[in-house]
Amino acid sequence: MTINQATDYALRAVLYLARQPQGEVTEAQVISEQEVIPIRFLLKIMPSLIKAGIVKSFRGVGGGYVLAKAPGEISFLDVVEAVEGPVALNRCLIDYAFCSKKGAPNCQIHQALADVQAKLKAELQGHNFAEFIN
Amino acid sequence: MTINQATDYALRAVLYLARQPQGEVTEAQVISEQEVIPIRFLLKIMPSLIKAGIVKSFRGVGGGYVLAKAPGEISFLDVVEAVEGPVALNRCLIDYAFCSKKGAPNCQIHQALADVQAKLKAELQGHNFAEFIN
DNA sequence: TCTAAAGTATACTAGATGGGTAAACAATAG
DNA sequence: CTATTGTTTACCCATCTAGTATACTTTAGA
Repeated sequence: MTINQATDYALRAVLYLARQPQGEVTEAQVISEQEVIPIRFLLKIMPSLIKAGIVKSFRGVGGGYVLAKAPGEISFLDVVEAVEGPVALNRCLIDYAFCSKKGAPNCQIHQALADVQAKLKAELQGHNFAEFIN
Repeated sequence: MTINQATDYALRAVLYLARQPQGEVTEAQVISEQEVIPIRFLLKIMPSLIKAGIVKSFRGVGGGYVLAKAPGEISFLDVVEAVEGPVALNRCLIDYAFCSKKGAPNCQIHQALADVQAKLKAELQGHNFAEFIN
């Protein structure tokens, strides 16, 4: 039921970038030190944020990362799903094949969990990174 | 971010018991067959529901399980926490010691996750097993 | 054009968790 | 007493977690 460590680090990395002057490129080393994230691990996580369109990167001397959108347009859900894939409270909610009852006609547990999951996603979507800036 | 298989089975087992005539003892074998749960695994999960006061058991000939409370008094949260322990979106929300920043003064990620977690728990508590009966 | 400084890709690993099985035990109805 | 039912403990293997290592690519600037 918990987000993993990589996601926790990703949220902190995005928040750190959101706090920098707009357009300023920050290198991995700095994020790593400020947010206390093992640099190798951080460097492995960043590409998933890039693929999701949350950050942009620049290579070579003077390279680093910048947000690809305004902080207000990046939700917690965006970051969580970028790192972990789709939020699913139960494997069945991704594919009935995972269910030992094969989603037997209207499994009511399934329906209730789908409801809770929708609320959870809405909550995660309700938090964006603008809310943390001054 | 997902509940585990044991919890899924537990929810189905409790639902099955909730649908039986009040006070009727159902043996593990029957729950296992009807809900398509490996019996050995089910037998291992049930004690956690007993410790949580959700079901009662009877040993020996004619033994089995019964709900220990009315279905309306058992929430999804009760079952989830009985099997998995406290719901926590992030390890830091259980203990700051897990945080690489040691919960550095008012980590805002922490605060936002705590908010989402509270909403999630409320949603899980909002579903009980009476809603599925007739 | 060379080089040092950045990020990228891929592979590896120790330990924990997940999902289950097995075996020996304890209680109880008849 | 015995067959039937749940309990406890131990074990197992595959996958995931969190992280490290190595080799590579890109690029600014001397």
